[in-house]
Amino acid sequence: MDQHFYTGHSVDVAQALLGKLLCRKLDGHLLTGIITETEAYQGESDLGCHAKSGRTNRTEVMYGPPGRAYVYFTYGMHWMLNAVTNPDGFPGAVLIRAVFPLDGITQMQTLRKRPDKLTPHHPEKRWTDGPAKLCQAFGISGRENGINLCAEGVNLYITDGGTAILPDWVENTSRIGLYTVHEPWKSMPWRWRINDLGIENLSTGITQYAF
DNA sequence: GCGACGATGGGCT
DNA sequence: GCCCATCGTCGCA
Repeated sequence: MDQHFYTGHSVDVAQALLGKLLCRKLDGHLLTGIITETEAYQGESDLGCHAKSGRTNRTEVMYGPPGRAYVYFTYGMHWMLNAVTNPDGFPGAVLIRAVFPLDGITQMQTLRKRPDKLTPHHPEKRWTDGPAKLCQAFGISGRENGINLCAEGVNLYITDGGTAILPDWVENTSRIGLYTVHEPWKSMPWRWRINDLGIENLSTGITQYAF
């Protein structure tokens, strides 16, 4: 997607990202997954957003141009991937919370910290169904913070993979994990995810539309 | 300096 | 459902 795609309000970009294809070039392999869950974080007034603390070393990327990757570290061990939104100078981002794995699944298995624990117990779609899981599976860490998702030749980017998402498949809820955030931000319905019916349809691979 | 805590995940009860 | 690993960041001395 081009930079214009990311220039809007996080709430709009978060919904637009559902069904898009997260792509990663790693060691000569192409890893891809359909984005199935997102959350919007918008501005300094949003007390769930890291930008509530203003411009700091950590939040700097969120204040920069849209279409950059904001990758941060949390819980002492996990990385999270966001796409920066809004015009240059206004902070906001969309957290990529889950993808449906498509290509490079064996590489994803290797990249997960405990690949031995993944098979045959867990179906592949469970390997990338959390924000920290997908960063592991796609080899994303602090090195990717700030990279331009829209630039030519980058090894991390998002495309329109041609996957159609029906309105019936989209669930809208409040954001996850904001335990100590005050209202109304704690309950702001800024999370979107593709439900089980939608995932089932993605699994059949017949949701592709013609360009 | 220091303490609290986190946009989580995995294991166990 | 509960517990906790593990450390960067922030707020408040």
